[in-house]
Amino acid sequence: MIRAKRNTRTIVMKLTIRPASPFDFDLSARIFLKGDEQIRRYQDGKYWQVVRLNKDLVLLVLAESGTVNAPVLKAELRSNERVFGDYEKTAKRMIQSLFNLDIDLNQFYADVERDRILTSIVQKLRGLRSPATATVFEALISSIIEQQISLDVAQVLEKNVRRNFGDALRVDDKLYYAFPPPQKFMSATIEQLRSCGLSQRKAEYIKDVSKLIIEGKLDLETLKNREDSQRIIEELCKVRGIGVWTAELTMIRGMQKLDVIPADDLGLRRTISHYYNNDREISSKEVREIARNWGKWAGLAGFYLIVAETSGVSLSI
DNA sequence: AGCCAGGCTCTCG
DNA sequence: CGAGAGCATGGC
Repeated sequence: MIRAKRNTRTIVMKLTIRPASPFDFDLSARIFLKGDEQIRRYQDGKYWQVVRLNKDLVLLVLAESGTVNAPVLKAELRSNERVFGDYEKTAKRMIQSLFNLDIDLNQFYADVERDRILTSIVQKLRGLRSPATATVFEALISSIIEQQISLDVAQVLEKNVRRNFGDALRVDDKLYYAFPPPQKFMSATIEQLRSCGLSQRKAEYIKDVSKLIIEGKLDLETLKNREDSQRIIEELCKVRGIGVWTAELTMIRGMQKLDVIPADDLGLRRTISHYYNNDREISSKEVREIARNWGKWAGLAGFYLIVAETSGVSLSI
């Protein structure tokens, strides 16, 4: 038996990022406290995940060294590759998009001021930024996996998918898994996908979507550059397996489209009924009514509300 | 045990 | 058309 090569020398590249204020890194990364060590996790002030930069897999490690009002992010790119390419620019862009660092939060807070409930919440979560996936594709596939099932189940299935199909990166004698590219899903068999726990249907959706992408019939990164969110939703919904909910989730998590609010989402509906309707159930239509007041910030507002509820923020207006 | 969980498609009537 | 079945698996 051949033992895998150990103690490969780790190459480290350091970067400093100065995000726009305000940015509360700890608050924003806290969602990943329970994340998988081999996938994406926040622990002891450090956030890490694998990213693909110029085709190479690199472990990205982030830590805060500033304050909410004068944020400074220290980033490390760790790899076992012999030579590092010119990653600085792409890495910075990647980090910006992973935490939506270019969003003008002060503008957001100002624009929702007339909503007393939301204003009370944003004051308590000042500097919170919503996380995003490294690629639109990852957001799309994750959203398809999450259709209908509970988040607990979805987490298990996503982990299976990554472990079975994602490329592994070994750094500092630890393994990390990247999200599998479309090619991997396209060439996988339905049985292999089903063995991750996916239903026959979802296995087909994922294979089909990946095939469309490889064939150039679906270009997610180009769609992302479009301005009109409603048009993007329409385009995505043409694909089998993608409904409005999946399109919206993909956009908010993978396209930085923070105007989009997944009003059909069960969890979000519960959250909004909690803060805006005394816990009495409301329809997705009513959610959209309420969200209209938040204008182009609807999705970000929804995110703030969910974080507020899960972290037990109560209103004090 | 059985039902529900951050939907979507396909099939009936 | 609209309503309803079926789907996968983990948790309660």
